[in-house]
Amino acid sequence: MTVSRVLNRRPNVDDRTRAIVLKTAKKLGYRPNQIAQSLALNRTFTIGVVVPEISHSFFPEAIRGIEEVTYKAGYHLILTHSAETAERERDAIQMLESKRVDGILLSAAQDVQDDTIYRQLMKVGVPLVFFDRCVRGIGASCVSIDDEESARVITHHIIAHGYQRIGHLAGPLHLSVGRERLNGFKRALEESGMHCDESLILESGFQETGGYAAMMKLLDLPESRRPRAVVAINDPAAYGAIKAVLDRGLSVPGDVAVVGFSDDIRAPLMPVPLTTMRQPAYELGKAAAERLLAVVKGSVTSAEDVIVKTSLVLRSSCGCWDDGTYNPPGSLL
Amino acid sequence: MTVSRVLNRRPNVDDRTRAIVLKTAKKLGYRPNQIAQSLALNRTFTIGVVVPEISHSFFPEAIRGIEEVTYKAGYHLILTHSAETAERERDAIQMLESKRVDGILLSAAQDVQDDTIYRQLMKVGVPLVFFDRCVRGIGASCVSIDDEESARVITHHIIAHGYQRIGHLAGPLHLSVGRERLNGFKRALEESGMHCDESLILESGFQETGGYAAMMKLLDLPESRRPRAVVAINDPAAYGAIKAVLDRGLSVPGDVAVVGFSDDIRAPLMPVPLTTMRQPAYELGKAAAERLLAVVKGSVTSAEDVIVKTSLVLRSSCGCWDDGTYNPPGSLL
DNA sequence: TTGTACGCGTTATCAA
DNA sequence: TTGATAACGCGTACAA
Repeated sequence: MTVSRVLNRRPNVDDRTRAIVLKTAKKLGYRPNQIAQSLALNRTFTIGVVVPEISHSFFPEAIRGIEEVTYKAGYHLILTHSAETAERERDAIQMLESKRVDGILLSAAQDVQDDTIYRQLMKVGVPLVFFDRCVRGIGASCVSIDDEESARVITHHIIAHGYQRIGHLAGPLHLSVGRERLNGFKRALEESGMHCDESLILESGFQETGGYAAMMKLLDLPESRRPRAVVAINDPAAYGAIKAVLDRGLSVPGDVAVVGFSDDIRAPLMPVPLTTMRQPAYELGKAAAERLLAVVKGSVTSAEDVIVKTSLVLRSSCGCWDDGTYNPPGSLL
Repeated sequence: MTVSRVLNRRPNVDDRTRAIVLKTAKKLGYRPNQIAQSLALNRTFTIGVVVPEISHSFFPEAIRGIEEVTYKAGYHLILTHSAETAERERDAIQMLESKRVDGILLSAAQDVQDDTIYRQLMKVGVPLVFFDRCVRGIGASCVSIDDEESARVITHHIIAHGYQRIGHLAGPLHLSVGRERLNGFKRALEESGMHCDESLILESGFQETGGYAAMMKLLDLPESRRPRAVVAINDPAAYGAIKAVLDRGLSVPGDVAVVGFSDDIRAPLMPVPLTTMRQPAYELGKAAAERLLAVVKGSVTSAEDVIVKTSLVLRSSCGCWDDGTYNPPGSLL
């Protein structure tokens, strides 16, 4: 017991005994057993993180932000990877629960269809904060960009340049990110009094291959109905789209302008540098971790959305270098 | 106790009691407490991973490989990030030890100077396997590419194209990766009967900024002594070098040829696509994880190096498209 | 200031 | 097949 007091720097220990304990501990190579601590304290000082795809460039950045915050607060990270499948995500969540993590940061997998697993977590009382890919309405906080507003801004940018027939490579519509960006896209069209041609909206998913396939379909349309510009759900999808356009022997932005979402590391290096909405992954990770730690510590109880600001990064894929200062009316960003 | 037997699928339980237990467990929303399990079993089914820099593209890929193997084996990952500093690496190792992970996979931070911390780990008996950035001679297995041989191969490739005055942007020489690639570089020169000009060998570190600074110094040399080709320690350093050359108004490979090491995601997208030795990060991660699990399970006791094969990826930065089939005498790769 | 008894949730061991 | 008891290593509460 006295040993415990010394190691936890409690005040009421005689300096002499303290010295003896420390010396013997060092001599024996003593290492506190955090497993036993956790069992006694019912806390693990560990945060579980679930990402859909760790090799996505956005997520490593976000994880770094998370790590930065949790490290300083004395917490550790258990990292899991759902490989975009609901099944592995479930596995991960259950393991994290078994390991009694103090909280979970989660970005939903692409093919997640129902939210019962999240609801269970909330019911059991495991602090849960979503980041980037959120599931709303279950009482968990969500840290992300303002997807609808951001999509609205970049679409307005495209519109302002005079493009007609604008298409959208949408994300999975059962995820908020997919729905909200679609909403922002549509709202921009409406606000500009433009017709929204539903045949130019295709679900592409988050990957390059999906973007390629969806863009190919759009290019199969007769030229009069083919989109003159495309807003992609994210950068990888935009890469696929660019590739599709080039593979058809067409040019970006000459024949089809393409814009993305993320500003991932490859965006400026594309054959046609990509115009995109920059999502500050690192800051988003930090904000998510801070939010979760607040919930863990009990200083925050209500669910609340934290919005991280995006910014429009202009490159050549939209063909609008000239109007870089344009902002849609009443932009929040 | 009977409950424990049921949940662990032990055979000697009456089917009737088993059913009752399972039903009640579900009704109560029972979740096994792995913390208590770990305390009792003295195993955590958790592997600690220490990487120097998670946003490096090589490491997320490697982590994915690690995750793939450990996930299937029922192990979890605690991920830590040393931010290339010895201090944070030490912290990470100690925390992992406190958390009683079953083993540690580690890639050494750039500024690690001594290996006492690793030796301690070995002495205490924590299974330890290095990957990519190894520390040898302390009895831990090491999974990496054959750095010396790989550097030799790519240098021979450069030499075969007829370049004279070849420089090297070296990694930290207190890390095996730095020393070995330098050795391979020198050996290729020797084997070709070329003089090794020490003034063309500069330590650049692993980052783009270091590569840029080192290359700038080389470009400050009078043109007659300036290197005609440069072998960089890795791709980011090569990116910096390319940028430096272009910033000086010179061309790659026209004035200076540049080759890298990694084949990271940006390599084909550079203003001058980068010739590089491909390091299969995913496979390397898998191999490292497999090796560690073997050590954990006790089926392997001796330290042994596992070599993952590299391959030469030819792009335009070396100016040698034509001789893609060239291989130095006696190449292992 | 120091030490004792107990509990955290699980498994191993041995007895019923 | 089932159950009782001890043990894992620590912290809390309280007594000495």
